[in-house]
Amino acid sequence: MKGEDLDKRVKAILSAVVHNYIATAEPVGSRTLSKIDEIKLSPATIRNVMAYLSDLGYLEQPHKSAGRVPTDKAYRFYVDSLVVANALPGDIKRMIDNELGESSQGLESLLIQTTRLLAALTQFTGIVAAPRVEHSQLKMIEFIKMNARQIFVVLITRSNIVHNKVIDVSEDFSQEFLNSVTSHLNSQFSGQSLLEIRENLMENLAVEKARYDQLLAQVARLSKKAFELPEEDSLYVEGQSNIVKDFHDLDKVQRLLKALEEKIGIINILDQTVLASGVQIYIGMEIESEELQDCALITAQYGSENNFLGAIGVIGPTRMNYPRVIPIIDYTAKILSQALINN
Amino acid sequence: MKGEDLDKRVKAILSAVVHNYIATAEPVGSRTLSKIDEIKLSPATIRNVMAYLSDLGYLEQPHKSAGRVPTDKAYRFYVDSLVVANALPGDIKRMIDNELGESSQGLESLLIQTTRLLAALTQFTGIVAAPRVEHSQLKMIEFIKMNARQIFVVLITRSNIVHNKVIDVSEDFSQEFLNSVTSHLNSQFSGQSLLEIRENLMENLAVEKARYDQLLAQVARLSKKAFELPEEDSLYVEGQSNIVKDFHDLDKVQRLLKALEEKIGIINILDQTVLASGVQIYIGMEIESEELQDCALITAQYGSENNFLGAIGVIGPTRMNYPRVIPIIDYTAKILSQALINN
DNA sequence: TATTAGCACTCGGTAAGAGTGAGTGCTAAT
DNA sequence: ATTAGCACTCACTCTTACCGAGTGCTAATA
Repeated sequence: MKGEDLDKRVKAILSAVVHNYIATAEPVGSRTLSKIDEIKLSPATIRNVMAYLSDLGYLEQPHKSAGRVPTDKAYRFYVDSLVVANALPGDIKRMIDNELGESSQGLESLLIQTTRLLAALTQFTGIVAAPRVEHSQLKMIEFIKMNARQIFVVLITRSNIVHNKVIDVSEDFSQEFLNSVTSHLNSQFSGQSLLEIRENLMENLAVEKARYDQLLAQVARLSKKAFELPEEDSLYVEGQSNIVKDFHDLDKVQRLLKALEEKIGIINILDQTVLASGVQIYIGMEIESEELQDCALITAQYGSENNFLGAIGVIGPTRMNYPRVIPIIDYTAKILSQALINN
Repeated sequence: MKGEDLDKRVKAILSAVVHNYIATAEPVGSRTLSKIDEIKLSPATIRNVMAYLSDLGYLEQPHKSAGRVPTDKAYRFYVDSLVVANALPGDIKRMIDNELGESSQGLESLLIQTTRLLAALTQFTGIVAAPRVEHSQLKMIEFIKMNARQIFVVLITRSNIVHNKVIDVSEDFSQEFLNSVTSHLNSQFSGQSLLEIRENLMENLAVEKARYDQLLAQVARLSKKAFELPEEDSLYVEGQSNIVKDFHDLDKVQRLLKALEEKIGIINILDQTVLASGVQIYIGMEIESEELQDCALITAQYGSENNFLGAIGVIGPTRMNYPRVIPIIDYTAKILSQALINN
């Protein structure tokens, strides 16, 4: 973040290089630029400017006698200087509305559909991080007895997100008894975040360990298990096949696919996004991941104003069409948020 | 299935070609084969045999002056003539036991883990079809009221598979009322397959349409919705990045990734597998899918003896190491089945 | 009669060399 | 400050030549 103050003319040329490279994927030469109407300079002059930009680290040459290619720094400049993103075309808007607006489907299929939609609209790889549950507030919890050893737990949050899982127990509780436990838990913890609840339970468990009788100890353990959430936040990924179109190197393709399979690296980045507001853009080295070099990540949070749940985004090559993609992410996140609220 | 009766020597050579090609991925020439100990023939003789096998459609030449490459037909012969699959090495057995045996996790994460395991062990792409729910028998159903407009439905089958979803209702039912409905449904339908239940409900709905009063009509609709299952069976896919290692053609890689994304084609094949017993092998053109040519699919069903739930498998190139992969699929399916029963 | 040695032929793959053209940096003229 | 001119670079493409693994066929052989 040096923030060099570039001359207006220099900026224009830099932007033109980036713009051209995004469009053609070919190194941009001085001759090509001089033909652009806005730039009324000879190739020689442009060459001087380009040499200057190369010195500052905005441009690179694949080899000595080739045109210039933008560096991550150049893309960063380009993106930052995009005053307004393109307006989203009406038909794309309508597609998003239709896909996500209509039926009240379950959370999971809604998120999968969103991921697919992002991939289809941008022609890059779509990613969606499922809501992080630990900060959401409990609305109600319910136990359903499956058999003598297993209990099905349903957990509904304020934002109507449902989580469920099966827990194992050593005691054979009756459904009536379970009901009394849940009504107790509901009255005690409703409104608190799951994280808080877990901490409270842990405290109780520690403090009152000795005091409780056998049964109550069991109940405490049961409750604790019920609020133990899997830390593996889930990530939906769709449209991996699009990677092949943008990276012609088999090795690169494999590394990218692998990174997408591992998920954890990407989840970490998206976790940042959930806390930031609006559309976030990560370019090349800004993504702290060996494998995701040459990639850009455009993300946005979803949820309601005061309660952000997760993040959506796309991964593509750094030379993606930012003005086209940004509004798609932006709008999709908005509509997804709405769909979740209405849900 | 002509089932030509090949001479013993011819069979030996055919097997040797396939074996060699699987190992090296290079077209196999007569000289190479003559060096193999078991075959005590000169290159010239082998050439005659190979010409014969080419006529019968077992071998192909990439170009006139190259060695021979097995066709799908040759792989089919090779696989059929594998009397015993390799015994599964103890350490791999243990890996599978450890991964799937241990903790009682939820169904979904168990299946995902299985898919990953298959991909990791075989180094191909792992696929797992989730249990098909419509034929499984109901153990119990439960309604949980989320709010005035939504009800959370939990459906537990005999095999302890849990399905759940949110349904929308226009009436604001009380939880007590919902409880009475579920106890009615449970007593009436417990033990029947979900498909049967749905049909019964539809009949009732049609026949007694006029008779019921307003509230009962509502209940009927509610029940019907509860048993309306999403027909989109889910398919887990992991290890797509392995595709890149086996197919060096970018175009091919993209088509394969696309096919894996679409899922439906693969689900259809796995559906067949669920009904067949033991390990199934589909080679090249035997898979009715344009994109999956040059691929082989090795699958096995999982579930209990009389109640098969779904199928697992791997997708790789036709020139995969069948003797190594087959026992992995076989054993993994067994352990997964056990894990589900113990569950 | 089945097998093999010998031989001409095929053809993909690699390497070397030449020519092309888009592009550069530098210098001197405008 | 800008630009025209010029020598230079270097990836790419095309051509040519050659190598070698492999084939099919024929005639000799066990």
